[in-house]
Amino acid sequence: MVNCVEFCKALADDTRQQILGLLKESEMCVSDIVAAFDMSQPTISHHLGILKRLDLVTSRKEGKQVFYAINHDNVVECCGKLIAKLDA
Amino acid sequence: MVNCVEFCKALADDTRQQILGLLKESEMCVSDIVAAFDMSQPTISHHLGILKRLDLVTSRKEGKQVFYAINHDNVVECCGKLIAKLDA
DNA sequence: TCGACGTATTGAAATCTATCTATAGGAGTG
DNA sequence: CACTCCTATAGATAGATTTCAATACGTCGA
Repeated sequence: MVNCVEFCKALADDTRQQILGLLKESEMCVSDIVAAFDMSQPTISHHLGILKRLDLVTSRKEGKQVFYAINHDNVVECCGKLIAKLDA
Repeated sequence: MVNCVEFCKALADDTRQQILGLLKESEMCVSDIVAAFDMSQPTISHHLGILKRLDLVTSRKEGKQVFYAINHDNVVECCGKLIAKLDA
């Protein structure tokens, strides 16, 4: 149910694409994601927020940590909508 | 040969997605594209320039006019690369 | 060659985005 | 309860992006 433009905006940033690339492998908590980048924790949280608002990732709380995982179904659906829009 | 982030940046704008939507139907010259939007000619040229730099559209000059067409092959290839990157 | 037409480029203004530091909030531990 | 750890939010700043008006450039017809 995601707008194609919003989808592309969410992916129009190298850090966010890299985050999704990491989450493709396995779910990760925020501090582990932060450790993978040379960037502050709030910045990573900001990017995660953008991905989450579009349901490209899901999150689950476990104690003090928050684990993020890629939402494969929605990512694939969005890509499909994009192709349909551009290539039908 | 297009970077996935650059590809998404190019699509991260409603006007550019609409332009591609128009060109999906048939090639068009700049003034016809301009007529389809409530936007100045230089602005449309700017967006066409962005799409062209990424080879998402091709252009051909015919007299005074320049016709733009969608580059289906590259669009499809970029979408494929994106899916591969996000969903492999 | 001159003028009109179609398109591209330039320069400026407004808005948006990515990033940081500082800090708030919630969860566990002593 | 006090303290620490993990994550999110707020506020500020620098840089990027979108847009426009003005103008330059190339092409055609008179």
